[in-house]
Amino acid sequence: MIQLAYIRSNADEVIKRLSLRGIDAAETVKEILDTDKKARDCRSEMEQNQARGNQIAREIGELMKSGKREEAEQKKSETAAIKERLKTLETDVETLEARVKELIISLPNTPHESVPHGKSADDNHTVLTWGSVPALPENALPHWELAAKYDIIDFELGVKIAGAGFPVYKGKGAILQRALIQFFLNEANKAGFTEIQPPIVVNADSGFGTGQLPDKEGQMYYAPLDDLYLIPTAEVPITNMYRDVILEESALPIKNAGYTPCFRREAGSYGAHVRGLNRLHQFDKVEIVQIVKPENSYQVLEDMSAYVQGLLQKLGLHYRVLLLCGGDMGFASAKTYDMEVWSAAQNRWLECSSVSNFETFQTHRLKCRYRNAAGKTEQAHSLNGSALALPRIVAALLENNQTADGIRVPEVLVPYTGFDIIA
RNA sequence: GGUGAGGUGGGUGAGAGGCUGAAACCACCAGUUUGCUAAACUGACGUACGGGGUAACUCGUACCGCGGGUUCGAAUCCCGCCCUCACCGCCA
Repeated sequence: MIQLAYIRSNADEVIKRLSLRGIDAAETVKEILDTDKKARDCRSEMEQNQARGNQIAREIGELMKSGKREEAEQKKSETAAIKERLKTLETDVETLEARVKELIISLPNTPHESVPHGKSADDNHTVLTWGSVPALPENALPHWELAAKYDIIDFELGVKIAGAGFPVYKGKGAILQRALIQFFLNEANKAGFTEIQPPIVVNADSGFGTGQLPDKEGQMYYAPLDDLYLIPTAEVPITNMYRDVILEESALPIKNAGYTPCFRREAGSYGAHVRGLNRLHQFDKVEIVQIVKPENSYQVLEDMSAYVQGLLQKLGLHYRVLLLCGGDMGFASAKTYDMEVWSAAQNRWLECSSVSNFETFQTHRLKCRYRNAAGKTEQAHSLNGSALALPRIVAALLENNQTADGIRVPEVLVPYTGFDIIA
């Protein structure tokens, strides 16, 4: 969330930045400032009354000790009015401050100045394109047909067991999944990320910390009996490891990577492009997370983007990098790059990674700070990125690498799969 | 699921209505001493919000798991909830 103190002294800047998302926040910001002013006045009066009450209580204590019971009794009556007044003030402060918080929480993160203005995916900037469109044999098939042809992914079986969007991977299909996970984790290790195996359910506090709650309430699977949410991404449990902590400066940057299955209800999404692996309720993903010093976060964003691109290059996949416009960015992000792989049989780009700098948006919610050289606590910056999400990578691999003899496995994966062709 | 114990500052742990934002010890930081290191000694050392000051700092308030209650006054008493640990049961 945006810091209240920041809004107070940079209201116009906040409005200007949010306009990059196509949002007019002028009214909300005005209400925040007005309500905050009232809340502070109220709190000030409340605290003065509390101070007075504390003082009288202390005096009574002294009187009691020196045996002046009568004077003490007299003092007691003085507190009645204060207590009465306090009751009202406390309720007012609570109401006003809750309103301020509610309003602030409703605001998405302010985009970085380099984020292009825009409303939708059409306004995203293509930063670069790598590789070229692969030449496919005649009668090339989309991945869902390849999956059936080689009996490596069974979508219907998944429907029977759980429902649409829960595919069953079989044989070499399952091995390919495992190989990719292992490959991604090993690469992350080599790049200095510490591997984490987090819980794949989280409590509501964690959901709030990374911004899924209350913004995306309906998008997570929820187990009411235990009040737990199935994670939509490893970002949630991993980033929440740093909730309510004050880190030592020497601990930064923190670099974590973790594999988890991810669960998404995808409520409300629909459309033609959801066949096969394009959109699932359960999928596998290796996520990378960093907690860094503020002055480094934009360099780290570039580094993480380069790292993810390195993976795609090793897999030999034709991809492009998009700089998302304000309107297409996630709620919590200040700047996001999306990586899209080319799906040769579908003739379209598929998003397979999203790398974001959240600046202090998450760390404020998380109360994740670090102690700087001067011994002052300072808000850390958090970033994360998919490195990578499997389904669309698999879709692209199957489609782009199909040959008359079968599906060619990228060289870097062969040590992990133990086979070089799916036939 | 049952029974019992317990949640206090970075850690261990005292406190059992006012003298406690909190003893003591450890860790961390600064300084003194010392060929270096270590040891010893001295000092500083929680967080958040609000007010004042360029600032070092200072004043006020809140916080001893969370939420209520009793009281002039609560870490301390009462009620509810959550969590942790131990043992038993069940079990991958």
